[in-house]
Amino acid sequence: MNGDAFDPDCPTRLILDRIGDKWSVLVVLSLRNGPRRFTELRDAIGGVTPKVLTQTLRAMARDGLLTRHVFAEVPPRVEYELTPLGQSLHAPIQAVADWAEHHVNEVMAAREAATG
Amino acid sequence: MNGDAFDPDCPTRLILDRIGDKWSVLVVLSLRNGPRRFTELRDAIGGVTPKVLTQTLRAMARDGLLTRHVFAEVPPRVEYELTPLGQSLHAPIQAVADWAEHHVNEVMAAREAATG
DNA sequence: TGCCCTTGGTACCCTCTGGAAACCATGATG
DNA sequence: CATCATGGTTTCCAGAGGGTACCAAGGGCA
Repeated sequence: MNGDAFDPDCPTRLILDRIGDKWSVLVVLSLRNGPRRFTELRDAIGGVTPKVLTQTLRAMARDGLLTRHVFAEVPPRVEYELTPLGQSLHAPIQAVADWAEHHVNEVMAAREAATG
Repeated sequence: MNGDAFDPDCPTRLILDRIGDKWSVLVVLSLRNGPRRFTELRDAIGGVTPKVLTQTLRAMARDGLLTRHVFAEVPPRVEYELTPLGQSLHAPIQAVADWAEHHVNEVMAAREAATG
């Protein structure tokens, strides 16, 4: 029994809060095939604002999930890339994303049945 | 290529937003072994307030992930139970929770290294 | 006949984050 | 000298998250 995650003071909960964030999930999926620049990420992840994307990337870098590499060029270039730790997170996250894709119809049907 | 999840108007994103919520994750894990009452859930999931738990359970019921069964008793009794759809979500969520447990040390180390 | 107990929530309030839009520094380029 | 592109930052605002107090409906008990 791994009830650890239910203790609000347990580190596992902190991690769950972080990686449970929808933007973090989408960043991991966006970077699964290699490094990307800030603007590429912003364009790839529809609906994210630069402020929130910056916050998300900074937090993920702080947690060792990705690296931030700044090139001394003009115009500036910054590349984000998953660390091995971040890459190891891809499989579980992909499993959740796959679930969402496969069951979206059922969920939407239930939602509409409840609403209407 | 399953880039669907990156379109903000894609239903998959809506689902991802819902099940990505940390309380939903913990509710699924709490109910994986059978039905539970409101108070049991509130006590099992440390730190959740009744308001937020109610919101979460109502939304999950609306999405067909769990059922809400009210017994006409006094004091009132309400049982929440995962539907088959909700149970199918357990495996992917458990994978993420397992990842968190296995890598919490690495993340905490990275976080402290960045802070200090 | 009151009084308290339990459960499953609501109501109220307040903070704090998520998001929208505007702005900025740099230097190459026309 | 104006323009353009990048990778953000700043400001402001609404709405969600969260804390605390309270409520309704009986049953048991004194």
